[in-house]
Order: sequence, then structure tokens, then C-alpha cells
Amino acid sequence: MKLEANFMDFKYKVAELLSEASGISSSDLIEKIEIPPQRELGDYAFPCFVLSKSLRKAPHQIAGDLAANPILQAPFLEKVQQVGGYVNFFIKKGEYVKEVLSEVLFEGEQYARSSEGEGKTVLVEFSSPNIAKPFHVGHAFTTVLGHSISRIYEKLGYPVVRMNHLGDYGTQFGKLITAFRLWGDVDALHEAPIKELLRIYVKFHDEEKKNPDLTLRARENFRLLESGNEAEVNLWNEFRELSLKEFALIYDRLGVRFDNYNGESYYSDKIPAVVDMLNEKGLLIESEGAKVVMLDEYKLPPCIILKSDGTTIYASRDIAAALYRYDTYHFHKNIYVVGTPQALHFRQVFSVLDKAGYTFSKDCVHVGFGLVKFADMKFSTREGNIIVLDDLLKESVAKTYDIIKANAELRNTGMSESEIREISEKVGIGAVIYTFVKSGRERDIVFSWDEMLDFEGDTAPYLIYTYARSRSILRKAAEQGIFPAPPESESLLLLSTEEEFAVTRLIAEMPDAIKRAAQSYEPFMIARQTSQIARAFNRFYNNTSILNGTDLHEKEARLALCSAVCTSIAIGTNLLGIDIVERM
RNA sequence: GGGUCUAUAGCUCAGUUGGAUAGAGCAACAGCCUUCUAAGCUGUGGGUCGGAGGUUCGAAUCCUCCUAGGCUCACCA
Repeated sequence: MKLEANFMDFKYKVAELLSEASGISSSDLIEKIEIPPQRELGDYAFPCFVLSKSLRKAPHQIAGDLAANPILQAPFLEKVQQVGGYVNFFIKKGEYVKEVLSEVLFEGEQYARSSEGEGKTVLVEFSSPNIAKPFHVGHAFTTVLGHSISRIYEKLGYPVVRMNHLGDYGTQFGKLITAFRLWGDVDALHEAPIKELLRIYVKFHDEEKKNPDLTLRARENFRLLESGNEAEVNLWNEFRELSLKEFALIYDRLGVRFDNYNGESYYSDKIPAVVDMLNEKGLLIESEGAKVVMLDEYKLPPCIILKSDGTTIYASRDIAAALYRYDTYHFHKNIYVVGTPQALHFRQVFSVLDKAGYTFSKDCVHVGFGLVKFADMKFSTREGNIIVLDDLLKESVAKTYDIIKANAELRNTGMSESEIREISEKVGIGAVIYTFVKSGRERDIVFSWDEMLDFEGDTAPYLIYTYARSRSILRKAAEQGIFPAPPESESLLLLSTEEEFAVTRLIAEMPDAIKRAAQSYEPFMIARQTSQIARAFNRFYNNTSILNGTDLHEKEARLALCSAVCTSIAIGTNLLGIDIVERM
């Protein structure tokens, strides 16, 4: 495999030197080379413990011999040192910075892009809210994660298809139709569709307890809907369209879009073929009145395909959907961003596909995520103790607005009202998004207003602020006619302080962070990398005056660093689904 | 009970696939704005990596057992 980026050459070069000195292949060595925990210990290190057996020498002795070997005295190295069982390599910082920044300045927003995914279609199913139900913070988790994972795979060159598997089918629609005919208000429905639908849905459940006849009517209405009766289908369609319209408002604010909204209803007519297929392959077994596929060889409980009343169930729908998707897209990967409570369900579905002989089952991935919950209780639509995403965004944007307004007065920035509103929207929403991608996805999130609306430290506003600050310097410099040093400029060699080097090294690690994020479906790895870049830059910013120096070349070099930082933060935040702003 | 995930600073989390003195952010305390945006920066304190064994040069990381908790285990999705 060819190493893509230039700066990787440094690690590669170190491996080559070591290979020459030790006789071990450089591809084996490159795996072992690591970055020391402390700055004073150098930029790369090679632990010699593994060699001590074959060479029959103590690790520190091997390290000493290697460090003294003249082969390792390369021009790009400042020094090579033995510490304990390690050989530590010190890179000439200016050279390193020049090479990395040249790459970033040259590539711009294309930096860290890869073509590894060319022609390999990746499907990402995410968000998937239920029609007629409020969009709460739990839905935000899958939406934010799925959006980010989609962008990450696109960055690596994969064609991505975003799928919103809407919960738009099932017996609850029989209830909704019944309820709407009894108590529905057409004006209210158009005014605020989900609010009205939820109102009659809750009322239905209350009335149902007193009047069992409602249950029968709901069941009958669902039967009519399923058999394609016009009146019921039209009503269902209207509920669906109006709900989608309302969801679209949220998706627009989050910058999320989908390639299709094929929900459960879309796949329902494809289920009979699945049942036939399983039957023909002799996998369908009658058990306790239901039709199931036994999965003992996978050490899983049986998967129900048909209920004892002959109707379908979500497993059969997911199997039908997977088959349809493979036929349609011949996907390289089929990703489901769905909560971890459904882990078993997906293992069963993938196993049924495997048992039926579909080898693409190994390309199906369930990307689970934790629960969003309060400190003391669970979210529950029925109990009404949910937080609607809209309210959360509103709070966050309002708080951001206050801060920016205050800053605008304090600093006399002359920002217009509309500009302040625009910036608040982006920063406020970014803050909410960030809370979902700042740590490992499988962790539960204990919802707290304080934490959601904390704009200091490791947060989106911090990242955006750092970007805006850096942009501000670049603007000021441009006014003075000073511009960042171009790629390959000798001026870049002047950036050799610890702080400048630290920022650069973190920028250099970004492509690797993106790859690891893709492999593990963990956007937080990008969040962390971006946050580290911002922190390192702020340290530099605080201790170094960028524009007040005396040497023009030095100013240009530092501006180049500002520019590379902006590019990196822009790339990182974009992959998380967060917008940046030029001023704040 | 079976499966599965988790347990790291007061709180929220990382820990690069087994490496050097376990790191960030909040919170606490002490500092830094006549200088490029203080949503920032610097410093201090804070740890039995849930517990006990084991594997080896070396373990927060791998294995076994134990403890506590989350999720889940056939006709909801």
C-alpha cells in the first residue's frame, strides 16, 4: 500500500533507516514505531523489547547500539537518542512543519480526502422517526451520528446513500385514522401536524380503556388501509406527508438530507416473497403457532418471521428491506444507525440472511448508540416526559444569541441583527450536535441542560470560536497586504517552536483520525482530533503575536499556520455536521 | 437465569489495538485583557484504572473468577 500524504514520509523514513540498520523489513517496523508520551522524548520512538529475544541482548543495549549506528544519522533528523529500551528520534521541526503545511495549503478543503472508497457504495440508514410522533432528543442522536458517518465515508471517496427508514406503518395507523375521524381538527392538523396527531393518539389510548369497541374499529381501519381502501390510504398519506413536512424543517436546520424516505410501508409488499424464499429453502419452521427461523447454530434465539395470526413483523420487514437494498445498490456496506437496544434484533436479521445463503450479510453493520435519558427516569412518549429537539435547539440558539449580542456591544463589532441571528443559529445548533459526537457512541447520555448549553471547554462553540479568531487574523493581515506563505515556501522552515510543531503534528494526524473514525463508525475520533488542534492553536495564539513581529517571512509563515488550522477545523466540523462562521 | 455492554480524578469522558511518569474538559483554587476576539490562556490540587488471581521483559489494555449497573431474551419497533 502506498502512503498517501507527504508527512507520513517521516515515519516511513524512520522505518527505512531502522530497517537498514537492523535488517528487519520496514513494513514490520512501521507498525511498531510509536509517538512518545512526552515531548522531551522525541517525535518518534522505536521500542526494542521485541528484538531482545532474537538478538539475545538487553533492550537498552540494542537501543544504544541502534542509536549509535551512523546509518541513523539522516539529514532530516535533529538527533537520535537511546532512553531505556527505546530509540528516540527527533525530527527537524522546521522541515516537518514545512512538509505538512505545504500539503494542507495545497489541498485546502480537499485535505485528508481519499479515494479508497471509489465505486463502493455505502448505505446509511439513520434518523428513521415515527410518523405522527414528536422528534425528540433520542432521534437527534441517530440523526447526528448517521449524518456524520455519511460525510466521513464520502470524505474517503465512498458513494453514500442516505436512507430514512420511516416508521410509517403498523397498527397504530388504524388507531390514528379512527381517532382522527372522531376528534380530529383539520385546521389544527395543518397548523401543527404532529401536535394534533399526538393529541388524538393520546386521547385514543385514554378512551380505549373505557371503550373496547375502539380497538376493534382501529384494527378494522388498519385492515382497510392494508388492503388499499381509498379513504384510509388517503388519510394515511396525508398524515405521512404532513409529518414529513414538519421533519423537513428540523432536517434543514441540521443540514441533513436523505436520498430516500422509503419507510416500513415501502417494504411491506416485498415481504411475501421473503416468506416464500425462506419456505423454499426449508428454513421456515412452525413454532407455537408462529413461523420462525431457528438460529441455534448462531447461538441466537429463533427469529419470528410471521406471527401466529399470519401477519408480518419488523424482522420480516428488515429482511425484505436488506434484500431489496442489495438488489438495488449492490452495496459495499449496509449500515444501520439504530440504538443498541436493538442489537439482538439485527444479529438475528443478519443471521437469517446468512443462513439463507446471502453472503452480503457480512457487509451489514448495526451501528448502535446509547440511550438519552434523564438522571432519574427514562424518556417515554406516553408519559410525556420527553424533550423535543426543537425546544432544545431553541434554547441553545437563544443562549448563543445573548452571548454574541453582548460581545458585539462590548467589542463594537458592528454586526447587523441578521448577521447575529445567522451566527447564533449555526453556533447554537453546532453546540447541540457536538454533545452527541464528543464521546463514544455506545455510551448513554444523561441529559442535562447545563451540559447541553455549556459553551466552554470541549464544545462546538470553542471550535468555531477558534476558527473565527484565526480567520480574523487572516483578514487583518490581508488588509495590511500580508498573506500566508504559499506551499513549499522556505519561510515555513521558520516554524520550529514547540507550539508551532505541536499544532502541525495534530493537523498531520487528521487523515488517520478520519480513517479510524470510519472503520469504527465513531465520529468522536474526529471531534477529539479537531478539538486538540483548536486547543494547540489557542496555546500558540496566546503566546505568540502573529502580526506584530518584525520579520515579514515569519509573519507569512505564521499566517500559513493559521490558514492550515482553519482548513483543518473546517474539515473536522464539517464531518461532524457542524457549520462554522467567519466571525462571532 | 442466558446473552451483551459498561466500571479510569468530585462530575463527563479519552487512552492510538500490550509499551516510558495513565491524559483532556468541566467543577475548585491562584493568576493573565492600553497588544491579532477572555466562548480564550497559564498554574495548583485531585487516581487502589470496580475487586482478586493469571499470561510476560512490561497490563487500564489480553485470559479466568467475583462484585455492581445498563440494555436485551418469540409474536411492539
